Amino acid sequence: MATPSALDRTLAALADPTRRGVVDRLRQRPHPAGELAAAFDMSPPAMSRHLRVLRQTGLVEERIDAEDARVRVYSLRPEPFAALRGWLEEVESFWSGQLGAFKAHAERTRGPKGRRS
Amino acid sequence: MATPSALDRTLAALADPTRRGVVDRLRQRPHPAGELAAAFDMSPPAMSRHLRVLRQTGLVEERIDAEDARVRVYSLRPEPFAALRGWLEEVESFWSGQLGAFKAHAERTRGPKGRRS
DNA sequence: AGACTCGTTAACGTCAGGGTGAATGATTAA
DNA sequence: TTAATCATTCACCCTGACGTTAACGAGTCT
Repeated sequence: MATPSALDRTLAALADPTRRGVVDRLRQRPHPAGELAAAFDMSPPAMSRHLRVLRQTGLVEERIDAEDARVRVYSLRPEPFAALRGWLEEVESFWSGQLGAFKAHAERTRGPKGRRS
Repeated sequence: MATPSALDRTLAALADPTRRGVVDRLRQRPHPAGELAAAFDMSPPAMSRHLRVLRQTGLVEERIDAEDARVRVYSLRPEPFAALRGWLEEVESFWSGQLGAFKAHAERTRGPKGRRS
């Protein structure tokens, strides 16, 4: 794949436990980069790279702190999450919408012919 | 992290383009393993490992074909997708639910200095 | 029984991803 | 100006994930 889709990059970004932890933490409030590094017991360079990945997929954005221009404050951006949810709902339409899918689900929950362990 | 959360494993599974492609393909109908390997121009062992990852996260399930017991038919399972959507909606509540978050979004879309009315 | 097919596991090579410490750039404080 | 701080990029190591071929187990067919 020469250029992975935006969805691929979003999922790859969120697959890392540290980055997903950062997202969860940013749900509370925006955080400075250093604060995030400390919170995850990680060197500043390591966190900086994670933040770059999140930034490049548009999941977070960086802003310069108003009171101290050395500090970079990170916060969440909605667009990639919405795109991911769009794909997810498309996949889930496999069940909610279709008759054959419902039958497949019924078969699965009750066992195709004989039940297996 | 000793044991990554189910959500981490789901996201990691979906982050791979091949595996996400498999999921997209299974939306149409269940497929035998060999058919999937051929569809993605990949050796059977490689596809087998992808399917194992998807199986271990509960994203797909394997069944023995009724007419030929050598064939393993794979189909989608709803639970992990629902869990992922649950987390996603939680994250998205960052915007839809909160006052401070709304303010943050407003600031972001129209500039930090707030050149409003 | 023996030959053939489907799919898996085993063994191995390769490469990207994530970690560290050192160096750099920008800003603030003395 | 000089020193200290925040965060980045740079250079490097190292584990883990993905791909291959070969070998194996299970099932079908003649």
